[in-house]
Amino acid sequence: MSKLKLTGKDLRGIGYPEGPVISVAMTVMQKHYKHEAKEDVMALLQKILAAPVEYENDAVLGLIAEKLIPKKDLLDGESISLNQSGIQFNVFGQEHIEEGAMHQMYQAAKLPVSVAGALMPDAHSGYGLPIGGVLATDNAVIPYGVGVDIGCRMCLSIFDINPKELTDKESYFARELGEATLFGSGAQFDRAANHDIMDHALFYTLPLLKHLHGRVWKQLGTSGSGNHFAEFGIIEVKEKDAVLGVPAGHYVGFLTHSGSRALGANIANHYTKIAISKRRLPQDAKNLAWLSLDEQEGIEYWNAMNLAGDYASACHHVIHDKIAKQLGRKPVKMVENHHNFAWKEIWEGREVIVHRKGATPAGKDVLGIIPGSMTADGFIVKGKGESASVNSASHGAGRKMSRTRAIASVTDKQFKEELKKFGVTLLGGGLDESPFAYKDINVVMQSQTALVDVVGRFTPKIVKMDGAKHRNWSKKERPDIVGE
DNA sequence: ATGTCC
Repeated sequence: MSKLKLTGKDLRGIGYPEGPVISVAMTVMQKHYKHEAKEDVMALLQKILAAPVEYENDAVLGLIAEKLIPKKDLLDGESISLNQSGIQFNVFGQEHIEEGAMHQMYQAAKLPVSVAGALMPDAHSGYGLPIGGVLATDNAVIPYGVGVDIGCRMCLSIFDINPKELTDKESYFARELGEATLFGSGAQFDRAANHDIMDHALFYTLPLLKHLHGRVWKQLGTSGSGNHFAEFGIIEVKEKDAVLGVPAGHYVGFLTHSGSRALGANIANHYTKIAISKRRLPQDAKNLAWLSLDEQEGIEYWNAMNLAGDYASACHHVIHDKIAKQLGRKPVKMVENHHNFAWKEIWEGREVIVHRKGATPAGKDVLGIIPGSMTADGFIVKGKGESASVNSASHGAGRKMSRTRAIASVTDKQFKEELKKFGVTLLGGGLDESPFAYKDINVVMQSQTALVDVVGRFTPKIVKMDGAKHRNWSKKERPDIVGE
């Protein structure tokens, strides 16, 4: 049985317009019509193009049809000016923050919907709101104020196991770590894990999510790429904190950092496009386009974002449950938090939408995790509820070097020596994620003593990240030779 | 961050 081969060129050839419909049509046909003859598929695609409204309610073809039906409200987006002067916002650790991130935050402060904001000491520039940016708005949600990896988060399990076992039985822990999750862009399991989240009604009602359901399911419990990791380390609790509730002592910790994989990325990109077409902002602020929580698309985004957050959480839980089962232990405590998300919160007596894009929630007595790097300690923190930071803290050390610069300026030898110096075993992981690429977490923590208390410390010992394997990459794309 | 339609 020959498999359907359909290209963007084929689609454009029969008159399909440039835009998302091309990829949607390719994905849909290759998934649901893969064994049909190409001429039949092309004829069907032509019919959909000629009369998309007739296919609008088709469970499968409706996905293509809806991209071909012009949406009136998308065609006449309103033009919006930024305010002359923005809201005041506080910057923590300003001396460490690059100019680009400051500029992005100034732009965000001038949005007509902005109420309050803050910049965390690990801030650096991103799309829309800077990474490390916190923005509270009035009844509006900014998809790129949350970020592409919706629900990117930390999860820590604390096991009452003597940390000496980590060094004594390193190969055992390394093997368990290797089997607990999958890394890599596009990584998915052949056999999907089970979790109630996959029964969520939105997967069956929102066209965008319908066609993602299968892939999203197989990605449950995977970790993705970039700065995502899973690691074993030593937890030190100096004295028992009432909220953390863990007695003073040393423990084995299992810490994960990952998000909502393809699900969140698709939701973010879909709704930011809608926001951008509905609200035309000046060029350098255009990625800050928002959706109102009173309009259909805003409500849809809000619900989908919450689903992506729950899914990201489920992914971590699948991984942590596996580890607990493999170790034959129940964690004495789990701590977890989103750091790319938006919440409805009360700020200075007023209901606002708080976007934290690379920022840890730090409301009064709220626990969170701020990781360091693969060799630097991370911290279990307890929020102080500081209004000046809109109840937030940093989400890590922050990058000091771009990926390209890290790859160009750090050698494998230096990298290996650094790992050895700290007694860290690394599985996967590239130069772009080496400790040299990150700011000093201790300096960052010093800049936010007013925001959080440290209630525990995590020292990484066995770290797993996406490998620098360059599987299908062309020479041009291989990061190890970028900058030659 | 994501297998980024060519």
